[in-house]
Amino acid sequence: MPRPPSAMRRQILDAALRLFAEHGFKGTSLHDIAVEAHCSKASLLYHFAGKDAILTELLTPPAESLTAMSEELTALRGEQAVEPAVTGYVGLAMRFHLEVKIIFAELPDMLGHPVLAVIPRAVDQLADALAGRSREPRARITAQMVIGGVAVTVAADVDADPGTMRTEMVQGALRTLGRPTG
Amino acid sequence: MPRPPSAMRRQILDAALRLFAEHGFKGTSLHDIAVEAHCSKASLLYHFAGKDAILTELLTPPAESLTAMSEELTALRGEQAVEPAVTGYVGLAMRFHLEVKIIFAELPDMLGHPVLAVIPRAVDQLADALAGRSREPRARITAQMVIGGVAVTVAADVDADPGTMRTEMVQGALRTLGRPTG
DNA sequence: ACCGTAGCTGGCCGATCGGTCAGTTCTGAC
DNA sequence: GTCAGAACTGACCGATCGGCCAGCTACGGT
Repeated sequence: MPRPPSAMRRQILDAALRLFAEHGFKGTSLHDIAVEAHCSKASLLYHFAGKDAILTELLTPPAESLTAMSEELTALRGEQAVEPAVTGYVGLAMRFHLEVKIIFAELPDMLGHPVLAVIPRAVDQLADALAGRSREPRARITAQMVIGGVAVTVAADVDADPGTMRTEMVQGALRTLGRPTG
Repeated sequence: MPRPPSAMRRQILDAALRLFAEHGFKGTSLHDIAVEAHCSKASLLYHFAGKDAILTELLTPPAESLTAMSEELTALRGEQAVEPAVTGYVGLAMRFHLEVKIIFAELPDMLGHPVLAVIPRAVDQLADALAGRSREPRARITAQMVIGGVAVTVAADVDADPGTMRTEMVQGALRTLGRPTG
């Protein structure tokens, strides 16, 4: 339930995004966010129902995008799904790379978080598409490697321009899946 | 400095390893460990200097193994280093998969932890070997993908027998690096 | 001039955490 | 039996955390 936007609200979200990505959710206190956002701790709780609500609002967009993408992929059959899955996933991971970092920084808790409850199913569908609808262990394992490899690479602070990163991750992923680019 | 072993000591370490892997370091309290290990919280602190000491003792073996492996890799030149790096890293990740899970569950903090201070350098050397000593962005990015992909795959609870996982991860990693197996 | 309300704050609360300590129980050496 | 020390524990402490509340300030409508 986002309230009408305000300058301070955006400021808080920006500060929280930076701090969560750097120190994790549990590793960031409301005090830390307040200092970074140049306001009081009580002001945070005026704009947001609680610490968790801040996280929820930050992670809702990537969660919804992931769900939407994985739903679209279900329309594609067999190996036709592989390339769209790779490019779509890489794009998503790059667009929300800070959010990915937050999720990966505290995976166990995040997967238990309501707003991310959709992730296991979405990731399953994504893995299914990456595996070209194959149920063989080999395909499932390589799909998992691609999902993890892209996420970690995006979360790590690699000094390379976004264009190169995107291209190389897409090609690398396709190689991993055994579908080298001509 | 590990004291002489005792039954309770091992019991505590086992309990802590399970709980840290499942809920993360910060997500596990001394109380939780005490319950799991069937002893009092005070007893934990009799056997260990503190919560951190438990973590240190759990992560020292994998840290030392990683350091040793990356040191050995420095002796290999150019592309000769790639395959040993892959098989070595996959083996290490599988052997210490619970510890990998702990580290990845709270990456930011863990990298700041003294016992894991060796990791950035070791990972750098590993990436260097995986990249076949190349400094091109493409090679560095794919190396990063392999490191992340293997770690995440190993940390995730994939239902596949260890032999298959090892084989497929090694082959998948080699494909990612553009070195398909015959 | 008055008022309602949105925005914001300092101060406080209960819960939980890691850690300490005095004291008890167990056990093997003599 | 006695005693020393290892093993273990319940009770407690200070710090930190997320969250709550009474109240202050600024401002637009009437």
